[in-house]
Amino acid sequence: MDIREIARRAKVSTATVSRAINRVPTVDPQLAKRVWRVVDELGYYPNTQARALVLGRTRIFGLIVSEITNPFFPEIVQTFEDLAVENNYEILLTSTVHDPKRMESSVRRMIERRVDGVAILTFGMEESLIEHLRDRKVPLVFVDVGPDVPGIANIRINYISGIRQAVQHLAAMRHTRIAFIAGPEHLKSAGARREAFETSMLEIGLPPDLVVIGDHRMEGGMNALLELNKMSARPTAVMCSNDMTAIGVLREAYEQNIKIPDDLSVVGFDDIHLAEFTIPPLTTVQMSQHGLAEIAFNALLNEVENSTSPREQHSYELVTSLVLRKSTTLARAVGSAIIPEKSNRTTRPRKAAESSPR
Amino acid sequence: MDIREIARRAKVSTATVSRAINRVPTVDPQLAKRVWRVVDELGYYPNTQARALVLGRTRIFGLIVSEITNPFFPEIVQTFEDLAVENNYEILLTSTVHDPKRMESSVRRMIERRVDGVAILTFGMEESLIEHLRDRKVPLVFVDVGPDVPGIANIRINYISGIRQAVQHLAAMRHTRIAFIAGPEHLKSAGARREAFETSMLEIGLPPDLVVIGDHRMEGGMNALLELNKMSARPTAVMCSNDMTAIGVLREAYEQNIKIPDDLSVVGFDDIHLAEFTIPPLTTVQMSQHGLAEIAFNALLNEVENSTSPREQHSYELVTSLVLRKSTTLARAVGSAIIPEKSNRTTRPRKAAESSPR
DNA sequence: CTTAAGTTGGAAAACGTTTTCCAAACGCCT
DNA sequence: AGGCGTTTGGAAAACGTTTTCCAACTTAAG
Repeated sequence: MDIREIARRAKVSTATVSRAINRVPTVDPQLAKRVWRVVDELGYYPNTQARALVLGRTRIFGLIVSEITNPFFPEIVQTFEDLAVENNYEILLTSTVHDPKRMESSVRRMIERRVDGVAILTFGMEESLIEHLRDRKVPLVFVDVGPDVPGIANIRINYISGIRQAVQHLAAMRHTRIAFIAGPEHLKSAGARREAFETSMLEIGLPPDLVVIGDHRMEGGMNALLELNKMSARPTAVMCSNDMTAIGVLREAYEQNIKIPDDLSVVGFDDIHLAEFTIPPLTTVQMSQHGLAEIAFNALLNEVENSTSPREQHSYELVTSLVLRKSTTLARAVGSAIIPEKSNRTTRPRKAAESSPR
Repeated sequence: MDIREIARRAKVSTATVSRAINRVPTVDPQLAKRVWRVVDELGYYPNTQARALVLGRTRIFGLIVSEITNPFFPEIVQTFEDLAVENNYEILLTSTVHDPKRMESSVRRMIERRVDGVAILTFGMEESLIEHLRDRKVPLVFVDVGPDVPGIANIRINYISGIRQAVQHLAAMRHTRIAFIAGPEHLKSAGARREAFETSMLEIGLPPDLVVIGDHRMEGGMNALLELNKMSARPTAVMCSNDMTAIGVLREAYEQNIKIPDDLSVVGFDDIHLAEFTIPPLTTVQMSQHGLAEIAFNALLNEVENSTSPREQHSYELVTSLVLRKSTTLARAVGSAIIPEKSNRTTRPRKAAESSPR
């Protein structure tokens, strides 16, 4: 069913139909009504491909995430979706699963489909791939740590604000041996979190030396706690680079019969929805997924709609802050740190996958 | 950058370029190589809109889910994505969040973008909306309980297989007061689970009378346990309509200081990835999300690619089965069912949202 | 050497829109 | 009534592909 079909039935030209549909004000109200009647009657929907072809705009935004199964992302996707519906856009979602091949194909797909802009929420993407997008003048927005080229919108996360709060909170509870379970090493965002932890610790005169590497997954959290447990001077509190890691810690603590928070205080990072429902409820640093998605979408939208204007702001900042729940408490008297009683374990933790999230 | 630009530079016609790119065998290898060189040099990507316009196929599949933030779905989306990449398709993802308006807009968007097929994983969709899709001959696949019209692929879930196993497992553990926390009432899939529970109970001669309504969310699970707790004859075991509900139960049990599994055995449904990491690890009925997505995608693909063939199979079945973890154990001696000791509670559970998941 | 068959590449139409001209129709002033 | 600006609607070009013809060339057979 064509626009021509509509034109024929309404006894006008296709130009008029197009104008009526797009609500151009100069068209005679009588005629417009006639057109709309036919449109509704036949259930006609304009072909967006044809429209995109002539307009040079697809009304599609690309969204590249690193791993849709990481509970951090669905919230973002949902908000992005909401905004898309509101503004008549579609989303082209790709998930890189940390695979260079998938990153490449993601970018290729974005270009092939001629998206109007791309939000990139994955890291370790080859510089050359990004160059590909830039060559084509596709508006880009990076979350967290994109390349620092002018002309690319960048949403910076203020990690220090929330992490400092967390560390101070722990210190106020008289913890002195505070460990950190980092994310995968190649991941810039994980690096930034770790740095924020280190500076926060130094600020209050504590040595940030208890650091083990996780993978931003539950599996990594489990293994990390095992490692922490082997240390001679065991920590009385542990900060995790993200909530999934913290959930892993909680889980392994249960196996080891380590009581949280009495034997060990734990704090997470991200404040995913789930964090409210862990056992015990997780004290964590909040980084609003909703806010993040909103900023990203609007940055893109702004770039597309008023690309004439001298693109004022190209750097946004999202602050983080501590939310207190029940996984932290006062440090015990010195010496009585982690004392496993009996083990709950019946199964070994799974080996962490080699590639690693966000 | 055009196909014409390529043609010019390679000193051939656009037809030849098109043929070279699409690997039509009749084109002279020499020429093809020449064309490819230019293509690679300029980084040319065909415009998919234009292609779709002439081909009448977009290579886009629609995927309508009810709520992307429900951990059940991301796994499905990921698998769908994987298959899409493999087959050179894109996914148009929409999330209805149980809102009729969003369902309508989902369908509209699918039609506007001229997707080649739609997988529907949401319920309570107006018959008329589906009719809309059918009118346009868009291949459809329903998961679980679609309308029973011939010509629409339907993936049926065999709930009884897994749920019967679960009930029998519980009974073997000497539980006799087994409760069920159902999903939202308007939801067909939830109804089917409940029915499966009831028949399984009757089969072994137990009355399926301890049923309370949840909402397939953690909040609903928490509230449901509260309700169960008020009963005079408290259950010693509870089955949940999905894992999120079970997680809520675990969480509320923690508040109430009810020991799982000693005071109460709980089993979930879905076997989301998280189920392995709850405290204690959740015994649950598995329904392979991977398998589900795979069947759905292939059904669509099959319909599109060989729509000539007399569409052999239009009904698929996915079986479910029990996976044992640590949230169930032997029933205690009669009379000592749930005995709250002291309460952990500091915060009230949030009021469940009024609309309800999956 | 001529002709028939087979290969290969090009010109142009088609896909379904939007938009730029243009021309017709209309109202208004003198 | 004639001229003039202003609405209003139509014809046609353009967007970037694929594909159908068809013509030109190559090869092989007679």
